Amino acid sequence: MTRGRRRSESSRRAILDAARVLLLEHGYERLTIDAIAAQAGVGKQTIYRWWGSKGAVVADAALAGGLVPPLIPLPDTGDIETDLRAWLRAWTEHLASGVGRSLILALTAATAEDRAVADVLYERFTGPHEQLLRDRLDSACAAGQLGSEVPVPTIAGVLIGSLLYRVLSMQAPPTADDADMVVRLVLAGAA
Amino acid sequence: MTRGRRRSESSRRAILDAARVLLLEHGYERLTIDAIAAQAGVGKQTIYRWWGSKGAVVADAALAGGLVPPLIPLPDTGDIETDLRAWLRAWTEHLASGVGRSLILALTAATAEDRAVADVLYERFTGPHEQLLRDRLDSACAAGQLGSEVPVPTIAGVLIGSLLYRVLSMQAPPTADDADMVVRLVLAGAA
DNA sequence: CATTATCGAGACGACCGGTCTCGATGATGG
DNA sequence: CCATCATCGAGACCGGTCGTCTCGATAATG
Repeated sequence: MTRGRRRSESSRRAILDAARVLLLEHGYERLTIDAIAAQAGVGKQTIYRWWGSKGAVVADAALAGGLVPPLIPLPDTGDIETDLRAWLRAWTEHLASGVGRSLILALTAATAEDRAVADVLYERFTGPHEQLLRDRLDSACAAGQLGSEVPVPTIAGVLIGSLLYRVLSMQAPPTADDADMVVRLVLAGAA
Repeated sequence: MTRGRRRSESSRRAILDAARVLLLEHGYERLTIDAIAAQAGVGKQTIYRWWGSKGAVVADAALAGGLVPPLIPLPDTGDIETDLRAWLRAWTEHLASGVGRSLILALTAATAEDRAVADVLYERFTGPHEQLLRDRLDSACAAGQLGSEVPVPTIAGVLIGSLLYRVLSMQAPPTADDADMVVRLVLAGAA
């Protein structure tokens, strides 16, 4: 079918791995394409042949590159408060670590700087997490654990936003107690 | 007392004004020191003599440079719901405009990229707004309009976070209805 | 008037993003 | 087995930016 050499899978992985490592090591602004190419043992053209910009590489590295922003599970035990608490606690724990914090900061910088990158990240990262939350909230709604007059999107946005603010304010990282209080506040309002 | 020429106040203002204008015009990442110097009719050294980095100029421009992130007032009518609604509505209106959005995105990018800038911005921008919110919530607490079991810092963080997330998610900008729902949700939980 | 610090202007080196070229490598079709 | 062709690693190259440095001019002090 297609003539010529095929795309090297090992180079692809090396590039994404290198980008991820260097991103966490030095942050988004200090990350350079040359450094990625050198670390990956790859020519720069090999990067630009498959990705359009530095932001695109970073976005892909953060997502396809591995589990670094781990898929925080949102269990369904039947009790919405227990489940939300577990989810938010797992997130706070992740964000309290240096790695999780660095990654979110890098992704936020990329989002705020580049609209195209922002769209990719929302589509493949933020969006899915928000959807996960909405689905669980919907099922809780159907189970009668939530008043039906409170819009699910608002609740999801408030939960995610409270996390985001704690990270971006760069003050003390969020704690498990904070997470519990946010859940209690939100669920009390939505009951 | 001090010998030699004094610092030019007009140059200082010109620099901050130029930085603010160019920031809103092109965004943080496209903002260049050369452009600021040219627009202000100023030598680059005059910028670097008084500010240490691009981030420092931007932070100062956004804050001391004028009222661009306007001091959103938080009235005290005695009814906390009315006041919070007014405050959050004013913010959503500001963030729905191109100018407000651009500015918050620029400040967020600067925050996520540079720790020193983040500290300045928290101290002089985010912190005061959060404190404003906390003070009003405290007074509502004292007036018996809020249950005392939900901590005020959590409420303030949730309110600010929900705004921040709406802006950073880069989807539809927040609306007045969203603001009202957030206030209702939070106050119902804190009552 | 001599001294001193800032001024506007711009040259300069270092660095980075992105493009281009090069010879080598590997996969396909004949 | 061989010609073709896309990708490979490597690196030269360009345009632009940051931050430093130098220059003569200007303003404020003693």
